[in-house]
Amino acid sequence: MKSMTPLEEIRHSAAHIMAAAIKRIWPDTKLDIGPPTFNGFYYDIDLDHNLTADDLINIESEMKMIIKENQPFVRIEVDRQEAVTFFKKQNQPYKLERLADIPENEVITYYKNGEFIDLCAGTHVKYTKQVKAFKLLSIAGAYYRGNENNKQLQRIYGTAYPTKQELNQYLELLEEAKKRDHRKLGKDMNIFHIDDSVGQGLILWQPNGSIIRKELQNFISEELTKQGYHEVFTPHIGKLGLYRTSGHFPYYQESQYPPIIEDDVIQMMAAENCSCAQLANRLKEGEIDGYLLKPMNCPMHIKLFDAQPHSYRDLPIRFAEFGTVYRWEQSGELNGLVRVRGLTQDDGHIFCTDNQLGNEIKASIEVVKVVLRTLGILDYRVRIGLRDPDSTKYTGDSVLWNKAENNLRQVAQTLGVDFEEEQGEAAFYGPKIDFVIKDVIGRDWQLGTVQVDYNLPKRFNLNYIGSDNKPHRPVIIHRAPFGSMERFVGLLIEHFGGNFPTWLAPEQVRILPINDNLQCYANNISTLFKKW
RNA sequence: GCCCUUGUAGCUCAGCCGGUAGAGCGCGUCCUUGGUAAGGACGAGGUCGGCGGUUCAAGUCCGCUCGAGGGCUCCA
Repeated sequence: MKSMTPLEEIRHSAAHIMAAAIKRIWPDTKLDIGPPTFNGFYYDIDLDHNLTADDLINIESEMKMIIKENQPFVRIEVDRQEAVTFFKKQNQPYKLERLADIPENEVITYYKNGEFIDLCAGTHVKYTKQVKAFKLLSIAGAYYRGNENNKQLQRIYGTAYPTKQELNQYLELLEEAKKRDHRKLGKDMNIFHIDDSVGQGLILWQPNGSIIRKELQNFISEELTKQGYHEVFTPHIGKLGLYRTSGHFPYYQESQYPPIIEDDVIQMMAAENCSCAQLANRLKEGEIDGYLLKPMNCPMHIKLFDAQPHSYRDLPIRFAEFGTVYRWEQSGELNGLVRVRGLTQDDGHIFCTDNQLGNEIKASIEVVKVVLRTLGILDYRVRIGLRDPDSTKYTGDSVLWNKAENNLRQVAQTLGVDFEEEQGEAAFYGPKIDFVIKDVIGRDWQLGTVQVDYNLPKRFNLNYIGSDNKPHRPVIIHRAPFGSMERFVGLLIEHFGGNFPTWLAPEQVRILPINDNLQCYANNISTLFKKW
């Protein structure tokens, strides 16, 4: 059993006290789990009564009672069968399921404070009075075991600190963070606008935001020219067939805007009294065609590559584009600039040979590091996203996947950066290295990314002619140092708290005439600055 | 999409137990002023997110709906 840090113990104990308080108020509450978190704690409960903010006040005062009672936390080892009987009698189905998860050879323990007994591995503070400073913060829905097919439980978030002073400091920090929120600053500084009548998650860039974005684009374009990229432009829509080949349609249909269907086809289907279900089916089967707002740029770049035959002497070929893509994100997930439905990637695709792969990955990662260093973003983590072996959402065979994953790992090891590997974080066509940073309230966001892809070259049957005069399959690297312009600018606003370095600042100079007689002179100076 | 919260002038907000809207900042005009969030006078600006219901009467109560915030799920 691994024990908790003193702070975790306080928070976890606070969670137990909260559960005990809730049981006092609603005795038939069914409990799930209540762990400490990075910023506090939560407890998931199943309760017929829908909790409201007012309930939190009541729960808090009951918690204060329990703390005042200064109950000891007592660890009790218990026989498995005994525990089963107990939780059955208590009508705690979630505890029974959690109990069943505990391996046979492990000791089962209760923790008891006052009348409240919880299945728990510990650890806790000694007495409830040691929880000196806590606050309940919010109520949220949370699916049991994080699976959306399961029942949604009610989760209460709270936080706790060793002292009142530290708690207040944290609460003030939250207030301060709100002031740096890119949605607030973005509005105050006229950086962007989201308009209901245009659509959720669709960004309108104000002139000030456009300056920032353009400066960033110029900056990265210079870097890419140095590295031998060719800039290209491709359209916003493409035929469904293209995305059938890539695998986007119909397999990722739920995260795309629906297809655009030609008017002739709509008329024809209407004449046949065709139902929506039939329409969907005929689209899926490819009996009728249409267009898709592009969810990714890669198929277009692949077609550019494939427009001519290539010799191994031509490789690597590097295409770059500020390509705008559209994705149907769930409405509850949209968030200012950082999670949107239309985003512009500083996208690029490198077509290279297996031998060139290592150097190209390295160079791609270097660009990401240059970007972060230039902007003073030093607090980031590096994540290697691997496929989830249990999931079916990935394309291609595991031999190619293993090859790609090994390649990425090897390069990462030569970079001198700390990285962690996470399963299930890969793209559907290949593994990736992501650069992840936090926003003002501590949420992780992926920015720059470098992805290795053996699968799309196969799906699109790409070839180059090798020195042996035979066709060979190239590898594709997908990479985006900023990730998306929207998200990057959003996090940049928070990173700088709105105080942009001069080269990015929308307003670099302001001329203040001290009286109206100097208006004309001020105008002249202003014109001079603009020319400059 | 689901849970909780929330929606009054450009912004921040007030508006009691239902009786047909208010402040500060901002904006406009004029006056004043050698200045760094200046002062004064006057003024414009709101079908209280939308639709429906209850009521003699709805910003206020109820239902539905749309948007936003915090989570959960998702994020090729």
